[in-house]
Amino acid sequence: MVTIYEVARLSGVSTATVSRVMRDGGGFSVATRERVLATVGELGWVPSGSARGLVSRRSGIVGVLFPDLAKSGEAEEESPLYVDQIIRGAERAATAAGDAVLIAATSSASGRDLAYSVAGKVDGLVVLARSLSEDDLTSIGRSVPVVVLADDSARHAFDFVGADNRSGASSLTKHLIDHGYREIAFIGGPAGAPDSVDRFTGFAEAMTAAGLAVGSAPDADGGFTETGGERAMQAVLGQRGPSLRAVLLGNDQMAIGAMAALRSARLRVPTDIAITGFDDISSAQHLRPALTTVRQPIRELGEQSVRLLLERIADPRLDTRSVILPTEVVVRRSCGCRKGAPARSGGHR
Amino acid sequence: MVTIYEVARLSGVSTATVSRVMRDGGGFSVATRERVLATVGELGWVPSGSARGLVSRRSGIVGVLFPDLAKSGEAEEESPLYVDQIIRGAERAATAAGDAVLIAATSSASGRDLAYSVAGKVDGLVVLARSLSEDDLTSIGRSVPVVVLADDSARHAFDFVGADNRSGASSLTKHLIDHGYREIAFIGGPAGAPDSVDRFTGFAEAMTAAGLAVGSAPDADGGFTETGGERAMQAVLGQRGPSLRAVLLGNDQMAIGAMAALRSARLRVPTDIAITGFDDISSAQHLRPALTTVRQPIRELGEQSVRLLLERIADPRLDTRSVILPTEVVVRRSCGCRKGAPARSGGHR
DNA sequence: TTGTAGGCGTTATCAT
DNA sequence: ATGATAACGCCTACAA
Repeated sequence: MVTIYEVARLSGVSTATVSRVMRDGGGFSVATRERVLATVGELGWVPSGSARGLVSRRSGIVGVLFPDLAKSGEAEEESPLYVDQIIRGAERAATAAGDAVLIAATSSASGRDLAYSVAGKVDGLVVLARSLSEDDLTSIGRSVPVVVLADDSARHAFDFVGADNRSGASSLTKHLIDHGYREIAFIGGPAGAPDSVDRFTGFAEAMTAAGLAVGSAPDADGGFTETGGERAMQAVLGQRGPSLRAVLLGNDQMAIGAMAALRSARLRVPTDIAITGFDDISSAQHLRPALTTVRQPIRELGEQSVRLLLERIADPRLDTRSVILPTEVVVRRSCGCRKGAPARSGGHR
Repeated sequence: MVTIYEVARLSGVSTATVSRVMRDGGGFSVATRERVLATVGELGWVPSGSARGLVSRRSGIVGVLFPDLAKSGEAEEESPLYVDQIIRGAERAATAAGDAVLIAATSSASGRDLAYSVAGKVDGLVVLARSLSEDDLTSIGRSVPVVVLADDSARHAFDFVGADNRSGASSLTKHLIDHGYREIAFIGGPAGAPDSVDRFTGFAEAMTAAGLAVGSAPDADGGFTETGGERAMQAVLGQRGPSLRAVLLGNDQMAIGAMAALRSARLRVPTDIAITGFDDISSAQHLRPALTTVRQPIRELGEQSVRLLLERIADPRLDTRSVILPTEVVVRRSCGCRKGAPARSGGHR
């Protein structure tokens, strides 16, 4: 393996000079520069990130920790698109700042070790909801700057970034109520998911505000997956009977599953039952009927997280901050709106 | 910042012992272990990855370099889903081996520097097609193990992983010919994309084999994007006139755009014109008509790349290898098949 | 403009 | 079972 010493020797200069040239710090003649760069090229030398990181105390890497939601084996994944978008956003913000992004999925199995190993390699960590136990989160938070994404329970202790789920769900529910629907069900995601909780809260708020009855919990848990949504829809159909007029699904994937269940049950969307989702994944507009949903700026969630993180790394004594990004109801056909109707309700909040 | 020295001091042992405990290397009493682990917990100490990497000559990180295909500003991205899946696959394989994944998008602007910086931080690199110039690729390839993904032009010099684009496109074309279509057009991706080239080759092969005329290049370039596909479709409609019976699009996103263009032109799919895509993104099955396409195992592409990479890192003197993953035609409705027809043609090759 | 030398936080070797 | 101590490859005062 080639090192700075060899480059220095072959160029007839000291390692200090090589270092200066590489970092473009100035303090060397043009001729020297040429010579050094030439040997670097010949040797194909790349400075060791580890050595650099050791002396500079900065790896130039930010980490993103997300939950590994692929169940054992072949089963479908919970929300691939969501995490992917977060990662893309993070990558973008990091690159803009000259940093790289390290990603790691924490399954409960390997989770702990991996998380600590990652923590040692990065300058800071963006931690998605449900990727770490509370204990591990606080523990890791003591050794490296952490921004928590979408888990507002950790909001007091860390910088926090999230979408306005509550208000998005509430606006959407209001829209359905305006349609004249009274019997409305809510199918949530997995029990532990903060996103799901917030969306249900928004739903319940709007229902209560309209004087309609709501339970204290979602009608069913669809696990945020397509098949989960399908099963949950069937269950809810059984429970609530034929008076049911509309169903809010906690995300778009479950809505896709729900529409399949309805098709099997020979129920028409939206004529017999209106269906809505959450996220606005790209498939949503291609479904028939096209899916009414709530768009959340997932990519920006990732970007903001890294930005906050970078700022905290630069100045660890900052007050902890929370950033809540707005959501937006996207009206299509599955809620019962017709072609003539406005394509989209205004933003809110 | 807390270091191993402090942990050692507070535990009343030497740094060597702390190190042994952390790496679980044995050679310490249970009591010592307890004591060290306790202080580690109190201090919230995490060993420095840089220091470890420096001495072990292994960062425990593999890098993935992909092209930044977001055009300047707001424009749509070329193939987000493809890259995302690759990354997921890479993450999975790396985690299985106890490594982490570093990702970086190389835009032509920041590209060079970023790539070299990344190369210094990782044990090896998976490089997607079109993320690096040929020169940079060879240069970087000299300082760190490289696996090239989907760019078969670099196949002789590096380990290579790709999908069998040619054969997938050829099978699909054959299927269209079996439908009885004679006038078939091909809309490709951006000029530089190896995937696009290979798919066109497969198309041309099948056409020629059936005694049908083909040009030496795709009928149009849709840039792999939805709007690009829409525009290209309009153009081809103008060029080829009303006798055109089928169009192969180089990927699913362009096919979505093409279907929009056809709708505007009051042409019915597949009655007036049959449409096919490539990739089998999740939207494909939700389109109306559902899209006939070719599935390529994108996730596995990422997994295989990392696996090959890790093997090469373990033994740099291995012969260079190529892995070609099979593709599979997925028959739905947009090609003209009816409900009764078999849902899927057999795999091939 | 250039060189010398100490130190960054770990691990590994060699003693004890 | 445990401790000194010398690397690891680079950067950065400090000198010259």
